[in-house]
Amino acid sequence: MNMSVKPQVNITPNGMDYEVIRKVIELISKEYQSQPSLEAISHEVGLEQTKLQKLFTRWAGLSPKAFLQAVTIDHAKRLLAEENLPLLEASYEVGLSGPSRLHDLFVTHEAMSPGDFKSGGEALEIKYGFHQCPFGIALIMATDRGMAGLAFCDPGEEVSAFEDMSNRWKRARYVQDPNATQSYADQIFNPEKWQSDKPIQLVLIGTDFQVEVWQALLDIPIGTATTYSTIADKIGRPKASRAVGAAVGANPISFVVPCHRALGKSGALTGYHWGITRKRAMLGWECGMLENGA
DNA sequence: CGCCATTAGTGGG
DNA sequence: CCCACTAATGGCG
Repeated sequence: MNMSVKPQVNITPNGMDYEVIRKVIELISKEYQSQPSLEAISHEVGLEQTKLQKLFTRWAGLSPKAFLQAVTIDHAKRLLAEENLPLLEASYEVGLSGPSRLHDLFVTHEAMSPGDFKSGGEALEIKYGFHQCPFGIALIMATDRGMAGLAFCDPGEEVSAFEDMSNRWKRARYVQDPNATQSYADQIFNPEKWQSDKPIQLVLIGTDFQVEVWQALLDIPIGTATTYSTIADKIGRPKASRAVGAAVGANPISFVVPCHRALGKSGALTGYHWGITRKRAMLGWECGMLENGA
């Protein structure tokens, strides 16, 4: 499909910070069972404890210690327990200033079925770029109608991440153009830039069923989670939880379409295309977004 | 009782 | 045929 891929990762001014944050988030998410101390972590990344403490808190919204808490099984179960509380929705519907849904990423979307996509005749042009972010390297793919894909990988895995993504839309023409995708990266991973008046435009390319599932994912507020079976209920196919799992797994715009907020009924994280560790990290990170909210 | 491992039923791709 | 599910079941502390 793609002959010569020459991945170029942008180096942002904060590149070094990103790298440290990424390492710490990954370390805690991976080793949370052994409760690593701040001392151990700072030794691992070669940064003085107090500096690390400050840097991490600035980026993740909560201290390393709190992050460690947020990443446990108990926390995941608590997210599910909260899903039944009717708290938020009612007030949104009527436009009241209810409990804040500050710090959520706003998106608008349109759907495109694989059929539409094909019948367009000429191949769709997809621009892509690699960008550093707290969860590793983000591969962003966009058409002129909006963002179509977001994948993650670790340094050195850029090519296989690109292949994974580009295999989903084989007929598209791919052009590496980090400048075109940079603004998405800036907005997505910087919560202070999440504003309802500047939503991110998404193009959902999938079957009807998949698009329905992805839309349901978009309804899950940040800092909360739901189960595959709850989503199945919601889209009117109560026995299709397994199929829902497959559709969630096929979500091409990870993180922005928050597939990491879908858990097994037991609270187990069950799976993530880009690694369970990353899923756990995202849930922990989102917990931090709520801290400085309201 | 709680915590696995196994199994059968399941709907969509 | 494959699967990022789940409820039911049985074994084992």
